[in-house]
Amino acid sequence: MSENKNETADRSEGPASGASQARRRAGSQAIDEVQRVFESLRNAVLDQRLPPGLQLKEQALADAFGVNRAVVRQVLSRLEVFRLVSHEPNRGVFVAHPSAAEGRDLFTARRFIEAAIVELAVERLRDADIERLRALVKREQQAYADGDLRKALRLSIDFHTKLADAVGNTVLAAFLDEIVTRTPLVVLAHRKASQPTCALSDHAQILDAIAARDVERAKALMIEHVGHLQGRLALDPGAKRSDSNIARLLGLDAVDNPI
Amino acid sequence: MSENKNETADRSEGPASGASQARRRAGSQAIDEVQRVFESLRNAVLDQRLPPGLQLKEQALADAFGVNRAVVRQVLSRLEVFRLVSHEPNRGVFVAHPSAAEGRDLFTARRFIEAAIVELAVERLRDADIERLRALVKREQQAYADGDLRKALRLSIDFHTKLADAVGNTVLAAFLDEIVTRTPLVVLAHRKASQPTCALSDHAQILDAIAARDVERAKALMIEHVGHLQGRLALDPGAKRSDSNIARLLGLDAVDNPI
DNA sequence: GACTACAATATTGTCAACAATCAGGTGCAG
DNA sequence: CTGCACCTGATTGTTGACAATATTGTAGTC
Repeated sequence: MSENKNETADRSEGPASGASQARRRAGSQAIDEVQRVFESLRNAVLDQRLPPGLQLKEQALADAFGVNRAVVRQVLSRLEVFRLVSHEPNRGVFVAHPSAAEGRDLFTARRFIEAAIVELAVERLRDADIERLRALVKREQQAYADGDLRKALRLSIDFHTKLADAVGNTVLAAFLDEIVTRTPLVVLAHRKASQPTCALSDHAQILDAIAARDVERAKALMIEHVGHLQGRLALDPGAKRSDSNIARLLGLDAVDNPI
Repeated sequence: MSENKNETADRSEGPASGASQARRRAGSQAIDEVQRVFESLRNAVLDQRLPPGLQLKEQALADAFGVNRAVVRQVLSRLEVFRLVSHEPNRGVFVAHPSAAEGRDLFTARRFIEAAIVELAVERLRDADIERLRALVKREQQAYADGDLRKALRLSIDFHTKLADAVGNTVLAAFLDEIVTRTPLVVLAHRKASQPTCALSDHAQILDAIAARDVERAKALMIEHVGHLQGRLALDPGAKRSDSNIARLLGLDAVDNPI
């Protein structure tokens, strides 16, 4: 049911890897192409490789992924539904540049959603589920220890989505997935300084509380954890104006060319 | 180059109260066509005019709405993202037939989301907002009194979405909107008997509790209200199997032709 | 020198024809 | 009568060409 599985090994966007047009004679060749391209772009967002404001040109994407422009068009349409890009008629689609207000809404919603998930987790998770999540947290901490920040960030994200999956409510899992996917764009647009996006691993503690079936503590820890994340961003109402051009370009060349 | 500040985004557009497409931008004729057709179909779902399982053929829709097949295709793609239709490759798209499990997930999620919205409503709503909502409830009760069930149902739905809008969190509002839009399909697929879908108007009481800034009572009432709604459906785990064809067809001819 | 009008280019949006695939029916053989 | 191969009509999927639009560059004028 859930169309997004972050299980897929991060093959990134391998531009020409699509050149291997493995014609599966099973019908609908391009229909899973849409899936593939969508996942690639979603992964790029999650890894913070797509700077807000960047224009995504149809032909360039089509060439890069070795697909038709129609496929790209469909992917962009889906990305727009998830607010990952914004579409300006007759001008093109641009990587979304979420406002501070949108960032605040996102985090506020996230607190509620994560609290709900934790609440269900306490009453539903089996020991096997918890063990699996513990292993995930361990890998995350190892990645931090190894200094592999990108991998650690990704595993940190995976913890939240996997926890949601484990709870078994597809709707809440999908909502959290959407929030989590949109968050990196908020981070890029409103990071306070050169803060690491996710440092301390509160995840282990949260898991402990869930294992101990301590609802209130688990919820409190999770809400605090989300608060930590938000605290590294500048989302205050009167804060710095969203800038229009220069700041965005400054942010742009700080990241290597994504495509 | 290219200043694009996308602050205001339009996503699921609110309840779509009619065809108020006053702004007529020169370009992009068909792009708001997509919007229009999407809203029409979404309204059809909200009014329970689309029986789960019905096939939506591209050419038929194109003819019915007087648009290109490409437009229809884009609309169907968006509907699929919202789980309002299900797409079977090389076969077509069909009005979604949510399983009982999906229905349960939907209602469980809804309880959390509505509770969150109520919680924010208590601390954020101004008197003017509450007055506006009271007027809405009044119209709803009047519709019931007039025996206009369809209108009453629609106003009842509007109460929830408008309350979410008033709270001002775009993310939570969008989530509730998605839930509310998917619910009618669950109702059609799993209605217990010939139950009216929404009878008693707890809405007034909920509003009173919000106006009195009584968070706990407001939340409790809202959760109870959602529980009432769910109670009219047969979503129990071991309940009647989701059937595959016959029940779907039975549900089909019970409703007049949707297009 | 700055501003406007205009041409050139690049990009998006639209459309219809073509190909691939599936559902249903027909006829033949057993 | 039943089962299987095949044919036929209908529907979806794909592609490329064409039109509409915005952006950039250039020249001309005040």
